Amino acid sequence: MFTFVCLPHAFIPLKKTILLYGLALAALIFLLKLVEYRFFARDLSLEFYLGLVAVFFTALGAWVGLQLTRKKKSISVAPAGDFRINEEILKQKGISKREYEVLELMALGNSNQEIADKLFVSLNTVKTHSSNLFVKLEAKRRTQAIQRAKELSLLP
Amino acid sequence: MFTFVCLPHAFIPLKKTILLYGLALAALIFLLKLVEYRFFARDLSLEFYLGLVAVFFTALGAWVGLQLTRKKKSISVAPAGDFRINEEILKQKGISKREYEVLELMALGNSNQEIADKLFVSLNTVKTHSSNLFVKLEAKRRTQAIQRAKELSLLP
DNA sequence: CCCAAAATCACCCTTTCGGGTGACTGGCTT
DNA sequence: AAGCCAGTCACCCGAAAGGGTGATTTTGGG
Repeated sequence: MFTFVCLPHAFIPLKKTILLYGLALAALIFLLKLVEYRFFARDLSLEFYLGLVAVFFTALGAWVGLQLTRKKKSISVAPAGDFRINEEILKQKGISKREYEVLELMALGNSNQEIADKLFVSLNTVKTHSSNLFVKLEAKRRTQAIQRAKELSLLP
Repeated sequence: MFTFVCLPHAFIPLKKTILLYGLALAALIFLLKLVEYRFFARDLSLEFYLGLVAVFFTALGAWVGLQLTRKKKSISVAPAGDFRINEEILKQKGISKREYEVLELMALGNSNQEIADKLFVSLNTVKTHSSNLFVKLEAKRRTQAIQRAKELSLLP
């Protein structure tokens, strides 16, 4: 009886995302069922349902989209001009995906707290990542890490 | 009779996006009406509709999300191949020689103390210069000041 | 299934940054 | 001479950054 929405697994490495998506869907269906039993006789039904679903899934889709670009951005080539990040050195230095994301935001002038907010993690986590970065980039300060990263073509 | 979806205008500077969104919605409703007249009697109706709408709007939402993030990316300014400092902006911002020297050393990853040593002045002096720089560059942190300076072609 | 790496978070402590204020000097202008 | 400004320095205080340690959860690969 339940509608099942199948997502392309290739685009979503996170089981968490799938799980959340599923839960959200279930919650929605449940809510709709509730509404259905109370107002089904009325005439606003179909359009009302559709509107609800539309709004909800648009928001959900936007969220998923944002999550995906967030992942992608760190891996893919930066759009600015002809810059291409040196993935060799990235691996050689042992810099992880998450650490690189922190590095990027750092170079844009974000504070640790701002980075934490943008990556949806705690301040302590960002501190840990940045500390690891400083070791891997042989830097003492964030400004030095940024400079070093640019020398190594890790940043534009 | 039509459900109206209201989007937060602050997040969408593009009228084109809104228009496309509206068109898509209209098209969907139209399509549903078509389907409705042909299969309404059958029992798969409601769940089927909801599934359709869900998939469609998830995709649409993801698309909108992607469009929005793409706008952000294109703002970044790529510095030219050979670098030449933009003295116009330097004067326009009212940045003095000494302040610029501090800015340069700052961008190389020096701490305030290191800058003080290299310029043969006291730590407090460097602090004063950097504070003035932050005001003139509209930055809150040194990393932001550096980024800003690069955008303005004050630094390579 | 298990393990290692990655990611997450917490706590404590020190150093560095940054804001605000005030003051003094030397050079240049009016 | 008076005024202005860049440059210099000091002090205080709060916020941010950074170091070190330990712990838990996710995730990916064998």
